[in-house]
Parts: sequence; structure tokens; C-alpha cells
Amino acid sequence: MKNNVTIYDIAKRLGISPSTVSRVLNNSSHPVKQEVRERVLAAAKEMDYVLNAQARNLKKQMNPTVGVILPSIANPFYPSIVRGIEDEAMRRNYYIAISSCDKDPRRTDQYVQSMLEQNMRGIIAIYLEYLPQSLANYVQRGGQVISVVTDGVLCENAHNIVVDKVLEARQAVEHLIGLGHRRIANLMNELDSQLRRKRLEGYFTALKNAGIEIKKDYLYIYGQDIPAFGDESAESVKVGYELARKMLERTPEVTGILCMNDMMALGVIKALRENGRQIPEDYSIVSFDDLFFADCIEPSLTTMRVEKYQWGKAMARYLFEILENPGAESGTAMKVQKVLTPSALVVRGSTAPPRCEN
Amino acid sequence: MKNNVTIYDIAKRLGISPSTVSRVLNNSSHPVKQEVRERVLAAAKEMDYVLNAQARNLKKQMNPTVGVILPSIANPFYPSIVRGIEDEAMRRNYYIAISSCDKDPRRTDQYVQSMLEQNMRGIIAIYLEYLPQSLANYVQRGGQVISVVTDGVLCENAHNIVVDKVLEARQAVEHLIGLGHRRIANLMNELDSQLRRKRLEGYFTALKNAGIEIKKDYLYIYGQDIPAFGDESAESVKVGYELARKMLERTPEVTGILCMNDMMALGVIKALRENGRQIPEDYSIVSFDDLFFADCIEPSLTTMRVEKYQWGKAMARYLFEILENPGAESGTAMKVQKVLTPSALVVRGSTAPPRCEN
DNA sequence: CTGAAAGCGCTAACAT
DNA sequence: ATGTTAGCGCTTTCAG
Repeated sequence: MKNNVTIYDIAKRLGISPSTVSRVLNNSSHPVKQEVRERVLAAAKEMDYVLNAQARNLKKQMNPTVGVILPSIANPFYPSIVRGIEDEAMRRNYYIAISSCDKDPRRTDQYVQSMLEQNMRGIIAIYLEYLPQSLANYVQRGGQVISVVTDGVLCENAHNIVVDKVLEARQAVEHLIGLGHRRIANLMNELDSQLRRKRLEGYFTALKNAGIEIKKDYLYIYGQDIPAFGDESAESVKVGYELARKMLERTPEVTGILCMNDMMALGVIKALRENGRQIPEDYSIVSFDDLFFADCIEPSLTTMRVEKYQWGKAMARYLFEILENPGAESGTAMKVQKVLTPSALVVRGSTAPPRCEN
Repeated sequence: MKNNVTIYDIAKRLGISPSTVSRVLNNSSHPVKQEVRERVLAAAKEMDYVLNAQARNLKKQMNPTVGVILPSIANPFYPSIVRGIEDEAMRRNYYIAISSCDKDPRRTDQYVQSMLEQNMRGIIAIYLEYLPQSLANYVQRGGQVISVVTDGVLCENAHNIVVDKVLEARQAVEHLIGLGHRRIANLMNELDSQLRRKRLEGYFTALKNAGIEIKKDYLYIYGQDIPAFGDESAESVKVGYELARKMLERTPEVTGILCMNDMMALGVIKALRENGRQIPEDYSIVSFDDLFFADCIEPSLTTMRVEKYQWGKAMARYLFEILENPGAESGTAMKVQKVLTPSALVVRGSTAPPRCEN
């Protein structure tokens, strides 16, 4: 980039010292005569001065950017969260660096490493699946990490916000059981994440508590190892569609269906409709996330709501609080309630009592 | 951040010079004895050396990050594009900085300014509404800008990729006309963007070409100035819902509906359904974007497809090509075809010939 | 209130 | 093949 005017240039032009220029340009508390201040400001504008953030950050040994780690920005669950973080960051003149890590250790590691190299002050990690060495380094060097996790994958010395996925899945299934369903299928993506395994556990727990026999046949798991797909946005839909078709074939006696997320539910609904089944008359469906379309499609989805935008804001606020009050406790594993609005089931049109030919 | 080991520390420890360490760590082409190389690498690992990217970037006068400017990451149209850019950037060891600018001049300006200050080498701007002074500065200083725009808002000396929104809207309306519709409503968000105004123009053109009288009554525009809403993801749905209700009241004789995007269509469908109307029997709907749900909902949406992920990749590739071949032409306003896959109408279940009581 | 100067950590031209 | 050194542009301590 050409034409970079520095504070030295401004200083020279005005016959003053660079420090004075710096003080003015930074609104430093250090006193500067009003008249000088104005001349500096005028010169800066006239000369098209642009601050060199690299130099400043190097000197100040910090970078007002927070890293955001998530599976993929193309997964519709995340953008609203990110927007929440972004808005909260901007209020404080911070920036964010978003990283779609898929569940790829190498990708994750590379991103975290770069956050470390760039001296970013904090990281917000959402459903991080793989705990990279670089993240441990990051924390150890004094970087602050807020990590939203399902119980089990805690990051040592980070601020772990623990979301009880077992409970969430249990509640979803209990809703179906409460309606009278006994034959409940569970449609899942690969079991490649802790989150999904916990949901499976919740599914089992709910059935067990209700004295319902667990049938392996009712478990539908997208079997193949699908290679990380660039555009994650539509993948789940296809998975749901295929799993539902298989379900209709193998265990049509099912009446309730648990889906891993609203995207899958979309595919499930499509498959059922194509086969002439009614929802909720023939099949009840409950899922997770409450994406924007859950309320609009027919049938509307009974789903576990997450206040995504608010989550983002809250996580960011929490991080900044820690950054500003360095004394705070760390290495904690706190319940989600402490920081975020917990999820709650939103009952809509996709669930009803089971069909009668029980 | 504590414990920052520098190349000087490594050099001292090994009794060699910092430059040698630097050369090794950068895989410089400059020759270094194999044995020394190994010792450096070993020491770096052992001492937990982390590169200081700020220092390097300052020295090298560049920052391997590209800025991405868009209305809002929470708008479901953009995440897949971003993912495409991100993937292409990562292949080249670049990072991206995403900025939700709403259509807010101040926000936009602040973001671009920061990209300038951070010495980012390039910017990809998508449907930038307001051309900030900072962007002109950016270009003038040699920054490369790829800007996807509707004709009319060209950024001087940037690489403008011009999307013909007039044409797109015209084609959408022509589809309805081709099916036999004559009373076609246009449901729009505020006319606060060039993009929307161009779509309106396309709507008019199609009608005019077909010799259909333009009725102002068939134009439904979300009237109030809605304040920039943090979480944009659901806003359009509400708008569509409200506009459709108004339409049913004011001009129920309409048979075809043009929606600004799939989100709006979602709301429109909901409103029509609540009022007992059938789609496409009573009303045909055509919209834009082809979001992931367009194919799954009932009715499936006839909509203008944009290959979002591919667009992102292509824009990034284009930018990198320019960065690597500094000789390239600039200041151009090129047709979208040159870089991106143009949009195409995907005909699905939401459109059909008009009801007969014509 | 202002200025001089050191140095953040790195790279690269130049010297050896 | 290796080392010396001069900055990149900024902040900030310290001295005036």
C-alpha cells in the first residue's frame, strides 16, 4: 500500500514531535495545548493520515479482536450467534475473526494458532469438538477462552459454559412420551460429536425413565463417514430425508420422531409427505434449534428453542467482562444458566397424540 | 500475553543470529545448513515459540486477510457465500474479516477504515449500499476491491461485478406472465436499497413488455422505516406475512405474487394458508435466492437460484488472482457472467397457471 | 506542556 | 552459509 503518511510526517510538517502527534491522535489524557491539538488534527486530515494498526498492536502487545470458533458459518444455527457477538464487540471497538473449523483437527488447530500469533485477546468457541494443543497454549499464555460445550469436553482453564444436551434431548423425548407415544425413533447424523452422543444418551434416559423398551431398530444414524462438506447448509436436510425414508421402510410402526435439528426435520417432513403421511396425525416430529423457518412451515415445528442472537451477545459480554476485570475466576465449568438463556421446548404443530391404531 | 519467546531468544540459546532463525522458521529459500535448521526447529518447539504476526505484518507491510463486507451475516443469504470465500482464502493461508454493515453508513465506514488501518490486502464487498469515503481511500492506496453490485452503485477503481437485478426480476415476472397471470403483485421491503429499486424496475419492465397495465395498487412496500434490526434472520418473514395480509384485503384479485426473497415468501405462504388460500391453485409465488429450504417446504418455491457457495469461491479466486498478478486491469465494471454463475429461475411447486375465475 | 529515545518482534539488504 | 543492522510505525517512559 502506497502513500502511508506516518505520525513522523505530520510531526515534521508541523515542526513538533511525534509523541505529541500520537497523544493528540489517541485522545490521550496527557495534556496537549488546544491550539497544537487542532493543528495536528487538521494536518492529519489534510495529509490523509491512516493509523497503522499493526504497529500500534505490536507496541501495545494486544489486538482488539476476538476469535470465534464454530463448526461452520454455513450452518444456519450459527450466523445469528455470530451477529450477537459482533454487535457486542463493535460496541467496544473490538473486531471478530470467524473460523469455520468443521470438526477438522487440522483446521481448528490452524485457526487457533493464528489467533495466538495475532495476539488476539480472547476466543469464543462454540461446540468445539476437538481441543487443539494450540488452545491449551493460548490459555496458558493468558488468553481468555469462553467455550460453550456439552458436558465432557471441557477445556482446562477456560471458562466452560456447559450445556446439558442430555437434558435437552430428554425433555424433547418426554414431550412425545407425554403425548402418548411409545414407539419413538431417533434420527441422527453421524455420531461424530459429543453433542450428538449426549443427545442419544438423553433419548435413552427418557425412554428408560418411562419404562419403554429401547429398540436398536428405532435408531437411525447416518452411517457413512461423509467427508466434510464445504457448504454445510443443506447437508442435514438430505440426511433427514434419507433417514426418514429408511425409517418408513424398516419400522413404519414408529409414531414419534426425534430429529437432531430443524434442518433434518425439513428433510424428514419432505420424505413423509412424499409417502403420503400426515404430520402430526401419522407421525409427530420434535427437533432442535428453532431456526427462523420453524414457525412458518407447514406443519410448524415443535422444537427446542435457543435464543441464538442473545446467546452471542451474552457470551461476548461475558468475555469482555473478564477481559476488563482480569481478577475473575477461571478454569471453571459453569452451568449454562449462569450466562445464557437455557433452551426451552416450543410446542407447535408437528406434535400431537399418536395415531389410534396403536 | 506472557511468555513470549522471540527469535532472539532462540538465537541466543543456540549461539546463532536471529536472521538464521528467521530463515529457518520461514522456510526461506536462503540456504541454511541442515544441521542448524534442525537445531532451530527443535529449540523453537521446545521453547514454545510463537510467531508474532503483528511484527511480521508490520515489517512486511501487509496483512494476509481479506475483508468481507455484507449487510448482515444473520441474513441467510450470506453465510454460504462467506464459507466459499473462507475456504478459498484458507487454501492460500489467508484469513477473512467479516463485517455486518447493515446499510448503516457509519458502521460501514468504521469497518472499512479498520481494514485500511490493518493493511488488509483486499476487500470483497457484497451488495454494498453506501460507498464510504474510506473505501475510496482504500482503493486509492492500492487496496484491491471486488464489489458485487447492482448496476448503478459502482465503486470507482474497484473491480465491480455487476448483477443485473432488473433482468432477474423481469425474468421472474415473465415466468408468471408466461403461465397466464395478468394481475401480479409485488411485495417488497423498504425501497432502501438499489437492489430493491432495480427489482422494482424489472417488475415494471416485464409488465410493460407484456402490455399489462401497471397498477400502483399491486405494489406492496413495507412502509415504515424499520430501524436496523440486530438479528435480521427473521425480519423478512414478518414483512412478507404482513404484506400478504394487506394484499388479501386490498387486492385479493391478484393471482401472481413476486416476493423479494425466500424469507418473505415464507411469510407470504403462512399468511395465505391462514386465510385458507391454496398455493399454487389460488396464488402463484415466485421469489429470489433459493435458500436451502426452498426445495423442502410445501409448496416448494419457484425462485431465482444463486449459487452462493460457488459465488463466494469465485469472488475470492478472482481477488487472489488480482493480488498475485498486480498488472491486471482495474476500475472495470464487468458483467456478472465474467466471474460468477448467473442466476437462473428454478421452477417448482409454488407457481402454476392462474385460477380460472379470471 | 513538549520532546528524545528506546523498543515491540520481525525481515531483508548487505556484509562477511 | 551466517551475521549485522536498519528499520516497519507506533507508544510511552523519562527528562525537561
